[in-house]
Amino acid sequence: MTKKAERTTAYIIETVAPIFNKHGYIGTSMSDLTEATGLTKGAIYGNFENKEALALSAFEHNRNMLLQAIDNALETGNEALANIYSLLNFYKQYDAFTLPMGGCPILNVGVDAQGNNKLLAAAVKETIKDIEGKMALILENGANRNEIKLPVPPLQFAKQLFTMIQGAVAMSTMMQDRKYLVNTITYLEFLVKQELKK
Amino acid sequence: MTKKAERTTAYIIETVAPIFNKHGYIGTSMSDLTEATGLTKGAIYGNFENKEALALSAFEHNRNMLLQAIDNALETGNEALANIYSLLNFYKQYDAFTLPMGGCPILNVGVDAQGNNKLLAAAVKETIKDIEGKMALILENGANRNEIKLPVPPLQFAKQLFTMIQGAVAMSTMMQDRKYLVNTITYLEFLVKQELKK
DNA sequence: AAAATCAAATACTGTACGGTATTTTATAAA
DNA sequence: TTTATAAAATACCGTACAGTATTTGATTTT
Repeated sequence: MTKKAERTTAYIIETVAPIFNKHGYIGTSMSDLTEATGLTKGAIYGNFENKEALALSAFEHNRNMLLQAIDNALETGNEALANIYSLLNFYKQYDAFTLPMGGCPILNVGVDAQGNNKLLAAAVKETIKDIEGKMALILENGANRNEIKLPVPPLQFAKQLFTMIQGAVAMSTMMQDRKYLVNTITYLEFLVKQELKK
Repeated sequence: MTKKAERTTAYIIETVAPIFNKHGYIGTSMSDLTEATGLTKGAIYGNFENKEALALSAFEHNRNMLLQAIDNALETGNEALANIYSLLNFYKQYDAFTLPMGGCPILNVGVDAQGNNKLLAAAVKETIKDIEGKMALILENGANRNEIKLPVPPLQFAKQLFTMIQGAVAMSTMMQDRKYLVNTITYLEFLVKQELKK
């Protein structure tokens, strides 16, 4: 059985992650967290060095959930094009997926941390690189297997595709309107087909 | 000559706007603002009701500068397509344009305020609608003059184009890499041509 | 079950926060 | 140039902040 402290640590992270994600690093106070967890400051500071370390763990938690979902999407079929479509389909419901974690962790933390916390900003940067790499790998393999043609190097295609996806995420977030997500991703499906199909 | 208070109010807004934009509403403290302006809290609270009113004025200031630049871009030529290209060209240097104001006010305030301030979030929403409307108008007029063909209604086209532009803004901000801006906008130039040219 | 260890609660720092009432200083009108 | 008025500085609220030393309580281990 897992030790008590480990379970408490996990419980704190899970409870705290959506709060940090929604209100930002500075916008989240320790008393917000004691209230949400039902624990005291003593308990939290016993499991985390300081607020920054807790915020980083919280982001990493959300990031892991996102990366897992992206991995799942990108591994649905055998063909590269099908996997890219699967990813786009995942992003069509991205608002529902990110709802329990308080919004898109990349966008929220990426923008919030930019002016307030170097550590978190760097963590977001790495996460984006990670996702771009995963997408590029699928594309590269697909090209090697002659399933698709690539108009530009795989990483560049991945970056531009992810940029447009993230634009849809940003707009649907700011406008609180999922149509931005659905309409843009739908158009991206058409675009990807046009660009990649042999 | 303008009254003293008017000049002070304007000076405060100009000085404070980039700070709010960079560090967010909660991330900006009144002492940050007294330090930056060289004024005291008495001076600031004499010209603004409270922190929220000041933050709103600061956002409106940045928004006005942005809307003015967009208007300029969209009114360069006589043809709709040329004006859209002009807008895309403006966004290619958007990082330099937004540097003195502490980053993109739409993205920064839009994401920051989402979880922290309803008033600011609503102001961003209106600004986006405003920009989309301006773009849609250019497109509609161009279509009416038979300069371009529109695959979808003008407002829908505008929304999707702005979504992709804003994606480039978000990614270049988070990655601190203007290549996202340049590469994506360059691709959008090609896309727009393909979609709109008769 | 007793002793030793670990986890969490309590109570408390000092500081920084947004905001305000009052005083001082600068500006403009007479 | 005196007088009225407007603007900014000062000094001060009460509260909330992140963080900590200590005490209490709960688990393990022997």
